[in-house]
Amino acid sequence: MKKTRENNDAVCDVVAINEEKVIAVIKALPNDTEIDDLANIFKILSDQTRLKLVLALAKEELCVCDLSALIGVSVSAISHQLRLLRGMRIVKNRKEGKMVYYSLNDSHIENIISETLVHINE
Amino acid sequence: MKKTRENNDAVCDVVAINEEKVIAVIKALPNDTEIDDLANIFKILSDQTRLKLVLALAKEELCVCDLSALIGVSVSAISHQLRLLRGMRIVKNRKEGKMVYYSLNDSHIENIISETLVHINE
DNA sequence: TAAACAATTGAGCAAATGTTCAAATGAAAT
DNA sequence: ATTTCATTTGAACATTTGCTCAATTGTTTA
Repeated sequence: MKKTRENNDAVCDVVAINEEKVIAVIKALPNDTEIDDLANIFKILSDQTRLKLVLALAKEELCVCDLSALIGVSVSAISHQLRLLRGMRIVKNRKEGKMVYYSLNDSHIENIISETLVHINE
Repeated sequence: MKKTRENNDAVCDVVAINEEKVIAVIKALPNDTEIDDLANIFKILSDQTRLKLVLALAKEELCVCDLSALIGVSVSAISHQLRLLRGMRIVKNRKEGKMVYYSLNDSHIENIISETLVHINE
C-alpha cells in the first residue's frame, strides 16, 4: 500500500505493453490543432439550443425574436448563443432597422449534421 | 419599467413577426428525439480525451493502459471516459486476463469525424 | 494463500457551461 | 425629445463536467 506517488498515474508499470502499437497510433492521429478544432466544432453543436439555431438557420434567415419563439428560449439566451456561433463564423447577421437577421455562414456544418443524422437513423 | 413578468421572455411583443416562416421552419426541423440524439453524439465527441480515444481506437484495438499512455491522461480518467463511450455503444471491450482491450463499435462515427475534418481543412 | 497489478468505481472538487435578470444600446415611432 | 422596442451585454447562479484520489474488483503470479 505504498503511496509515494505515481500509484495510479498515466504510465502503467509494464515498461511497454505495446509501445510500437502506441507509437504507430500516435503518428496516425490528426495533429493537436486539428484535434482541437474538431473538438470545438463538436462542442458548439453539442448544446440543444445552439444545434436548433443552426438547424433553423440552415432552412431560413430569421431574426432573434423569431428564433426565440421557434426554439422556446428567452431572447437573451438566444443572443448569448448566437454570439458564440458568430465567434466561430458559423452564422452571420444582417441589420434591418431594429431587427437583426441571422443566417448560416457555413455550408459545411450542414454536411456534418446530415452525416450524423444518417448515423442516427441507421 | 413594468415588471409584471414576461419582460424579456420567449415571445416578442409583436404578435407574429414572421409566424408563417417560423411554423414552416419548425416543421422542417428534425423531431425532438433526433435533435436530442444529434446533440448527444456531438457532446460525446466534444471532449478532447474522448475524441482522442475514438480516433485512436479507430486505428487499433488498445488496452486501457496503452490508451492512458497514448493520450497522456491517468488510467482512472480514461476508464471513466471509456465508460461513457461504452454507454453510447461507440466502443466495445474484450477481456484478456487482467487486461481489457477496447475497440471501436461504430463505424459511422469515423464518417462523422472525417466529414468534420474535411470541413476544418477547407 | 498472498502479493501484484490492470481496470473500475464513487466521492470530492475546481472549472466550464447555459440560463436568468437587470441594465444598456441603438434604431424607429410618436 | 421622449418613448418604444429588438437586441446585446455583464453579473450572478445553479448545474454539469472531467479530473484526482482512494478504495475495490477480479485475475494472474509467486
